[in-house]
Amino acid sequence: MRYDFKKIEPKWQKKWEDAGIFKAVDFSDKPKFYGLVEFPYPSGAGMHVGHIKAYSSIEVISRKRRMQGYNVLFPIGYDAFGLPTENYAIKTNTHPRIITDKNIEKFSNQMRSVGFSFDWSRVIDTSKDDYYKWTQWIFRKLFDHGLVFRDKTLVNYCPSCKVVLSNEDSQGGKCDICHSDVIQLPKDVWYLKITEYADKLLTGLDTVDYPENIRQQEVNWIGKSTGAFVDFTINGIDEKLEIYTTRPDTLYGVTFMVMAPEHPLIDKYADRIGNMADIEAYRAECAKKTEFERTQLVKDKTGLKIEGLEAVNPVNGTKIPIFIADYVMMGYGTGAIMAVPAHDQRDWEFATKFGVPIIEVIKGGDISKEAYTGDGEMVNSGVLNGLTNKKDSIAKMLEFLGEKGIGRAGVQFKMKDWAFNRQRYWGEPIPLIHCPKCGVVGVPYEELPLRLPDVEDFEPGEDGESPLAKIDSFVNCTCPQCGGPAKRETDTMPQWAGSSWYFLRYVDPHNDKAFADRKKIDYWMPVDWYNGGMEHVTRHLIYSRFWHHFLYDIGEVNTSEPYMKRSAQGLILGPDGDKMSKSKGNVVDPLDIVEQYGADTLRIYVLFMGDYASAAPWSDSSVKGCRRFLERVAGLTEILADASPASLETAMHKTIKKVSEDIEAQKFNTAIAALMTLLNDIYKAGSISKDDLVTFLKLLSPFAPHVTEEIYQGLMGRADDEEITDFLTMSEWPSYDPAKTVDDMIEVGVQVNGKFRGTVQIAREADKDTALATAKANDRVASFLEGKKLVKEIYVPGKIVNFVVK
RNA sequence: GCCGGCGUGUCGGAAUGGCAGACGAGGCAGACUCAAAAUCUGCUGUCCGAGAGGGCGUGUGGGUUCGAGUCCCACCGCCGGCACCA
Repeated sequence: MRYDFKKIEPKWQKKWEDAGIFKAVDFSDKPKFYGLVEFPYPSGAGMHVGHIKAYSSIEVISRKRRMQGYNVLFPIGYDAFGLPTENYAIKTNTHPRIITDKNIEKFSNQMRSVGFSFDWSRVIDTSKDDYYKWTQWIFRKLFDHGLVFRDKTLVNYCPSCKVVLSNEDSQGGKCDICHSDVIQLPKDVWYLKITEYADKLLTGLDTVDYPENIRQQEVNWIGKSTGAFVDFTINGIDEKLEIYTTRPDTLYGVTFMVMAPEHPLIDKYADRIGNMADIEAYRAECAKKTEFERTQLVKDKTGLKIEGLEAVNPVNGTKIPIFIADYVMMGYGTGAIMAVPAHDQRDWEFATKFGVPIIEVIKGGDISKEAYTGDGEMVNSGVLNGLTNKKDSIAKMLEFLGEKGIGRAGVQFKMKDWAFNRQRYWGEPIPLIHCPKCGVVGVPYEELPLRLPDVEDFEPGEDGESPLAKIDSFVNCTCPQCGGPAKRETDTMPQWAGSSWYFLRYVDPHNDKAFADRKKIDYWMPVDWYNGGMEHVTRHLIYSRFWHHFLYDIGEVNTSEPYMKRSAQGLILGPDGDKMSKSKGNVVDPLDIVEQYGADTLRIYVLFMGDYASAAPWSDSSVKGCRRFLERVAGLTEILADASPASLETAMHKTIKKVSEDIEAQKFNTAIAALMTLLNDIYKAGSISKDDLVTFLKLLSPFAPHVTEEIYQGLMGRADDEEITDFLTMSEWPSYDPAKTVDDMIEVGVQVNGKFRGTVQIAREADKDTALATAKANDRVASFLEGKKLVKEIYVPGKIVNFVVK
């Protein structure tokens, strides 16, 4: 058969779509499979080869599942709100709606041309009001349940994008969108209380099938620590200074305390502080630093002693100095610490620099050189003296603190609440109203969606105001509670809002009564397998798990965890081994590959290029190799025979087993390699039967659906204009006979003293004596045994013979 | 510093404790061709050897085992995440 991919790929794409074979059927009796990929942000650049790799895994699984008789939901949509579109809108003075629609059309055509088997009847667009109505609805539910609050604190702010960013959006001190340095500003911000779900997000990880690196990354991000809160007092004032510590057992070693520069007690007692001017100067110095700079200056500790305030250690009444220093953060724990220089390196450095005493409470190190953080016998520690392990001494101290009422066990999380408003136009309006009488009131549910109004000018204000603030007709409203004049919130939701629940909408995308019908949720959810990028592990993945846990708690969904299994594709690097980027000029456009080699070649290549989860550089010549493979597959029709040579039987069964298993384990590269090996075997054997060829095509079909369908329909003698009802794409997945995956005669390696000396052919069921005798009869083996004393003979059936000689 | 992952030919990468380097790419040689491309065939870890054959080989050093790329211990290096987190 001639392999004319330009003709056959669009042909089958159209026939499959016309036949509607990829439509998921609600409530079908078949077992369900919900396969999910991260829907794209429709950027102007179009699809990236990374998208192809990310989607190809679940694409192959979904196609295999259909062939295995599953009712498959494999949907796609567009995560369409976001800054890049808005910035482009400002630059070109075009409405973001127009840009978004154009980009979506481009993505849609591109994804279709690759032949992905999405259910196109369920496409969603997060920027359409029939979708964001429900994003706002969930937000209102969060608000009703006290998980939305407003707070004026130091926030991450990107001066270039002019928006407040969440912690997740400013990892490494860089803006997620434009990569400029993030600064800290005090601002009034809406927060979602994700910290209230920290523990559930952590323990939920034990109930799902995530790869270890993803699990660990989430665990690190949540950052749970267990320890204790202890109340110190301030000498002469009736004031508690609460600290958090993971080592309450070292309380007797506390020789000073440190407060974060922003700690409120400093202002409260400003009149008692002797060196307030110096302190103000130090605070101003700290405020100038970005969070990034502040956490980089690990070596040289800075700080200042607070004159006039003195703390009292509650366990022994010792009076100790209080410092302020920027190595203590206001955002973690209580913003103040007890310093134990003998057993904490940071405190040790600080104490050494500022001449504070260092008291050893755990024996075992040399505290004149550095802090000792290991285990050892407790000394100078009152009730703890003599204890030798950390666990016991912490337990004992907690008991002691409890009795005295000066401390209690507690936990802390690194994860912070989710700063949720953006001072931008192209996002979901936040459905809240500021009423001078009633305070903050939610927009009534029946008034949702709160539509994004048209504006002339998308440019955000210099004063950090959303473009929406300029539209009086939007801003001015009546309070739903008291009916008086009120003002709408003018900020919008962040990029991550729409994607935090989109997988639920696919289940029932056209519902205008609910975000999704509960029966359909019960039928389809949870997602069985979700593939996406590592970059979303501490962003989208954690946000969407949070929303889903919340929806579960209020009874809206059937499970607390949305995704049963998660996997992640490795990056495709440029041919030079660097990350693909426009500036380096090493970007490969997937559509160029479709144009030049065909979609089937592209699909095979992205899965064959290496281990699915690892990064691998693009190689044009390897792409050609995949194309050659498909050409050779098409050539099989030239060597058809009535029956396959007998030598192929085992090879066929082995390959069915290997491909079936490898797909499940995401070892797509070895699955394809097995098909290549079988192809080589077929050509070596010289001919193949029609039935065996169909089996081969079925195995290859999830990877290269177009060429296999074309060959199959040709074998069936179908004409181009004929209506097809038995697509190979929907045919039954081949099964294998385990007994036939092994040859009758097997080749067994023979070792002498663990070194390979030859191989022998023996029957698969041969017993040990036969195997050993056959091995000894081998000339080369015999030459190594000659004149030696046989000490031990080993036969591992079907694997190996080993003679140990002296 | 802590957590996770990984070190295998020229390259991408294969190997439930059992013939290291499957499969693909690249390279070399040959066939076809006026020629090139395409295609097909063979070879392709390394050292010694004319050859048969043999030695050495999976980051380094030890160990367990009849047998280790794979398991254990120590170290070195790379990648990713977290990070003055108390």
